[in-house]
Amino acid sequence: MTAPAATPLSLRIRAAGEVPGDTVDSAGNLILSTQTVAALSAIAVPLDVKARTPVVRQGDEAEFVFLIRSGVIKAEHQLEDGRTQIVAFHWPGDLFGLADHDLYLNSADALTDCDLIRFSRPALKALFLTEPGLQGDFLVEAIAHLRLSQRHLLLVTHQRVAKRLAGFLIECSQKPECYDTQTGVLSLIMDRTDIAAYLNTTVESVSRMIGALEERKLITRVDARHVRLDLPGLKALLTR
Amino acid sequence: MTAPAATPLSLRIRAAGEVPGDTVDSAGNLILSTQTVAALSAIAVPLDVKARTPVVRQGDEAEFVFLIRSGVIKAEHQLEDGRTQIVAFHWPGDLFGLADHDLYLNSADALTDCDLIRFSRPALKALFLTEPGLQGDFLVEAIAHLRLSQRHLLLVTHQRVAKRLAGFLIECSQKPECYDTQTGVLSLIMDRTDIAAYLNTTVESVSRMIGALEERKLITRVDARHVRLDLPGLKALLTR
DNA sequence: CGAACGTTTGAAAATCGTCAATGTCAGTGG
DNA sequence: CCACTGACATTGACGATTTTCAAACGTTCG
Repeated sequence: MTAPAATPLSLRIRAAGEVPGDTVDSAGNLILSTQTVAALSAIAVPLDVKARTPVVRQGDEAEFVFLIRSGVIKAEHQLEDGRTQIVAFHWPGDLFGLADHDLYLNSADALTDCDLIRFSRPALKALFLTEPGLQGDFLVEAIAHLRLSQRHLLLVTHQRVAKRLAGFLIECSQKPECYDTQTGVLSLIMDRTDIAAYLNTTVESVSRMIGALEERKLITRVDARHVRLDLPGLKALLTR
Repeated sequence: MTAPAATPLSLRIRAAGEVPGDTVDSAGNLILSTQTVAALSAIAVPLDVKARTPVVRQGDEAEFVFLIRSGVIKAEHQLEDGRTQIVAFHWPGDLFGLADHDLYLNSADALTDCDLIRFSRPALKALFLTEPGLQGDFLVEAIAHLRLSQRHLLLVTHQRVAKRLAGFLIECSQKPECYDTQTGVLSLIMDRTDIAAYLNTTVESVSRMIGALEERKLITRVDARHVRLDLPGLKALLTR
């Protein structure tokens, strides 16, 4: 679960979604020049957080940007009306810490033990002046996030909870961290409440829908946190 | 059919949302250096489109990025299952033309007559090499769009259509292009179908909800496309 | 063991989508 | 000038999915 880190700091910035050829490696990570990595490393501070602990609070002064080396982070936004919407799950290689007016826009909590790296925003800004190439990398990242965000929107706007859930399971199955391609078993890192908050529904509906999908033989429950997926079946459900 | 262009090209790039002081002017537009504007102008091509005409099609090769000088654009995404979700309305100063794998991710249609400027993507990329500052401006823009996108998500995930509609009206009231602060009258430039597609509901529900809001005296219909808003009341509804 | 938490299940109410019909308005052509 | 047409908007009735409220069930952990 922890990064091997052959070099003192291996910075894997995942370009969520896909980008044209020459900016990412085979694993979908940005290719950073040696000097860029060196410059970034100089201002990088490793930070380990345990599962179920907050990393940043919505509304706090945004001092840092975070990069995930291992673990999963949930980003949630509290509305004025008391609702809490999960805006994204962040995976290894993701950057997080979106800010507006120098305040964090969302709260971020560790779902699992996490191995993070944090960069001071001012220091990053300064780096941009001396390392122009770095800006481009962050631009690619920002646009990738934009696509991800849109994908989440499209997921959440499916009218039937069944479709939203199917889409969510498919999404998770694309994360090597929690899907075993061999057995077809998906490990759910988050609890029902989090799934509900991400899919914009209720715990009860999530629970019922899991049951419904199981009856339709699209998934098989191993236990509450482990399900075997019929990916083709789920994808068919989604496009129907 | 051609741009009026008082100056050869006045490039207003709106930093959607808000950004810290020194990168935007009082109107919320990015401050571009003279040489940046000159460089951009060199590759800028004015383009005028009439209301209700397509600008780009989802899936087409993404050759350009567009900047809106005047008019309103709707960006919509066709799902495999036939659903069409409006992903954003773009206003003057906005950039649009999000791409993935060099293909447009969404279709864009002009809602009103539009005065656009288009930049060739390869030319832009080339510019980034010679004008490092420009990349930063686009980074700011991308992040601003990210915030906007999240706001749309939060809007759409309100459970009650009433709340979504209220949020939408408030959002529109922040566009000087369609809200008259003096009279409090909002001009809806999009039809009910588009509003429904943006709010993830149906034409009928939108229509009914407008009626419901009117009964609750939160809005007054002048005609189908013009409503007087009780902004405080609408905001109260949203946070309840 | 018991408490706390997460998950599941049940039953009832409510919102919303669907289908269908009607209404309104602008533009067209006789 | 008026009927006609088509696009858009509204209204009604119905059914269905989903939320809500409650309670039971299982696990984990002190």
